[in-house]
Amino acid sequence: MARPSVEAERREQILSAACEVVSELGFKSLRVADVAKRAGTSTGTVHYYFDTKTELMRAAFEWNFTRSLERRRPLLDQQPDPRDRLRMFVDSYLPTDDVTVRAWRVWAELWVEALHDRDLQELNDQVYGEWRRIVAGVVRDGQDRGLFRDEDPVLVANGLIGMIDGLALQVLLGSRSMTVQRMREVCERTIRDLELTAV
Amino acid sequence: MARPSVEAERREQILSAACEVVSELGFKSLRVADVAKRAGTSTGTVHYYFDTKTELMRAAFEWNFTRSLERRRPLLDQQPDPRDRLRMFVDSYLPTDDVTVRAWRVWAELWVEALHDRDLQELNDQVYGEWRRIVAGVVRDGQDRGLFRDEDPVLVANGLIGMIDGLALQVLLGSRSMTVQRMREVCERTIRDLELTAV
Amino acid sequence: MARPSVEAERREQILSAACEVVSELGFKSLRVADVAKRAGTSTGTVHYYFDTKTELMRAAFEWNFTRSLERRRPLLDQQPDPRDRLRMFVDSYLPTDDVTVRAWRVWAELWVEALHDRDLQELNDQVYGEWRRIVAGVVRDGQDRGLFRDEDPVLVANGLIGMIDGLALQVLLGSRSMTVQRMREVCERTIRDLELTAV
Amino acid sequence: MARPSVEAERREQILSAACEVVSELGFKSLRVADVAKRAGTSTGTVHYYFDTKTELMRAAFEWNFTRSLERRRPLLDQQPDPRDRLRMFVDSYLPTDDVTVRAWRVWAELWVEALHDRDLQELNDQVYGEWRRIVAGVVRDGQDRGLFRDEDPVLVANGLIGMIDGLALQVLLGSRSMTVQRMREVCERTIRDLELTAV
DNA sequence: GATGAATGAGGTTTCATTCAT
DNA sequence: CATGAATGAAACCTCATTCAT
Repeated sequence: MARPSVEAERREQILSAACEVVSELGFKSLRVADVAKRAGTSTGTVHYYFDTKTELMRAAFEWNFTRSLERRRPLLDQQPDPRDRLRMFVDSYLPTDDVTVRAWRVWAELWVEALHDRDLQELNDQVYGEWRRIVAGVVRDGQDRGLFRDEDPVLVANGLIGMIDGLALQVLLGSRSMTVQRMREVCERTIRDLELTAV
Repeated sequence: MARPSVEAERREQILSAACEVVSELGFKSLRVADVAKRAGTSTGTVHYYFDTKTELMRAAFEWNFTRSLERRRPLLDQQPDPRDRLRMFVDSYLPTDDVTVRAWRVWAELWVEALHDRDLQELNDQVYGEWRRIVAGVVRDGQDRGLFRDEDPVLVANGLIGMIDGLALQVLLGSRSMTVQRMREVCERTIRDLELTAV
Repeated sequence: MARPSVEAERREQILSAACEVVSELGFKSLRVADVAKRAGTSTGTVHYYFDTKTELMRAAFEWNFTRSLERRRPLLDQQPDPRDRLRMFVDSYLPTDDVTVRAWRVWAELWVEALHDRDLQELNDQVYGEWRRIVAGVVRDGQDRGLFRDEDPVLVANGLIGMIDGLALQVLLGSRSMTVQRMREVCERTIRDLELTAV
Repeated sequence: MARPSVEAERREQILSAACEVVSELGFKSLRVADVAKRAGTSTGTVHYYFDTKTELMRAAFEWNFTRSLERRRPLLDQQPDPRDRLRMFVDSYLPTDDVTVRAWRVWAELWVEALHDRDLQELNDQVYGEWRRIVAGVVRDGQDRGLFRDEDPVLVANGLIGMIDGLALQVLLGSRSMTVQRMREVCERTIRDLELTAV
């Protein structure tokens, strides 16, 4: 008899394990056996849920993104002031805690894998669309309330998101010059730049 | 008779081939045999110059960076006005031509490989130090001449470089929303923001 | 309540499916899951009826033979003239219709599997004994009635059966030179050779 | 530096090993590792010469046929009398010695594999064409010299070859009723049938 | 009786690396 | 200096079989 909940749970177990392993070893070095061990099962079981390693990785990337967004959604809803909302959003992407670092590392692996994989490019594009829409929305909201400078919200969103990606990468790479603290400052400077200082 | 230049030439040939292959297939899929074929030699010869695949890749990454910088140095020296110099520099990183795209792709591969490799992190940090120094220098120069707003040049440089990296990545990924043209606009907006508009 | 007929039916279903799959994919490529799907059940059920794949195949081979013989028995009984009976018998082995082709293909798979399996050799030998007896019987009957030349009926039967096997194989292999039509001619020539032409 | 003879030798070594293993274990059970061990090398080396297992087997089947024909060619040339030539040819196919038995077993594996492989069907057809031509040629020669009955040589050849295949198969299967001795008798009867008994 | 999720042993194939020439 | 044949350690994936439900 089918126990759907069991199957769904097992699937998540494997995807979570896959993300952990990717984050630790990288896509290149990841072996299906590593994921299996981490998930507490066998390679056979992993292949029972995901036909190929490629399919497993695609699902893991998707799962990583979905979880990232789920974690942020409630945060955004709680901030009525667009300035707080923007800061909260940017702040949540600073690679401080383990969960965020792991998500970033998985994301970085996706980027490079996507350079040679049309399907992953599609996934990346969807996700960035979502993010751009969120950030641009916040900016527009702030402008409507007279809190942000009047600039093209899409350009601002693109610039901000790009900056976050690039800086996070350097932080992840353990750069001595680009620490989380520095990253926070750079982002803060950019946001402040956007704000209209009340006279 | 052994001519040292022959060895040096052959080395470059192999490194160039390695970068081409990395750019096309990615680090993960690159085989020593691919590099050998591209360089017009045999795997044996590749291993004659580079003991291991890891060593080969490290050298290739270094070579990729050196060439990148060499290509830009003369450009920078030709622009006396810091505003032009900054624009020129940023412009040269737009992934328009094949050479620049290839360099970016190799660079992206380095990032992700470095996530799990201390030595490559070191290399990355050196290179970013160099870039930060260049950009911050231009900013400082502009400020000294009263052309740029008075902000911490290091913060500005970090923000700009981060943004370029993040945007370039999206362009390389063939994002429908982030094209080279859009990237240029976002960068231009940021630079203009830095400039003091003469009264 | 358990109805024995249900079990028997299910068994036949599985055996029939096994023969179909063997005929299509070959013993080598046959998977228990294929048989299950074809029979409209699960691998679990297949294993409920047959402990191992080997056992399943043995049963399938046996079933294939039994059905072959059952299909022919009534035909033989209807022909009083030994000449007609022989022709009818040979004719029924020409791989024309789908059922006969399928039976032949399963048979061919058995041959090769039996090369490395004593038990299957035993099965093959029983079956050939049966056939030899039938053919030799017809020949003897024909000789008794003065219709066939006086030759050792066993030698004749062996020759004829061997020829049918070898030719059928070539037809099954889609040989351009050995078609069903050609096979029929060769067999006819051999049978005619056996007949005493009335003066 | 390339040593062509070494490569060719190694190739033959592997093909010979492959045929031995196929003959012993069957295509289905053959593992590349078995062939490697038999050839005294590693699986890596086998794959250096043959990209895939399929390719290896195709080459082995071809090699098996070529060798079979080479072994017979000189025998045929030595017999001026068509009757002797036909007997010699048929005799050489009796599965008596190890070499002949091995060749037959490999051949049988080809048949069944070819049932599901268009390329192997092609190979089978070529080979049978060759044999049919040889046998039909001998028959025609015998008829021209007034030694054989006047029947369609192609029909005769097809019948004879089919019979040899079918009988050999039974002998290979260790049939208690069809031994090499019986097979010889059946063939002899058929040949004698073809001869015109001098008055 | 029937199911199908889970297992893990085993096979093919890849590929960095070595070394005799 | 250069080659490329040979190696063998891994890795992915398959699939017969089991067993809890």
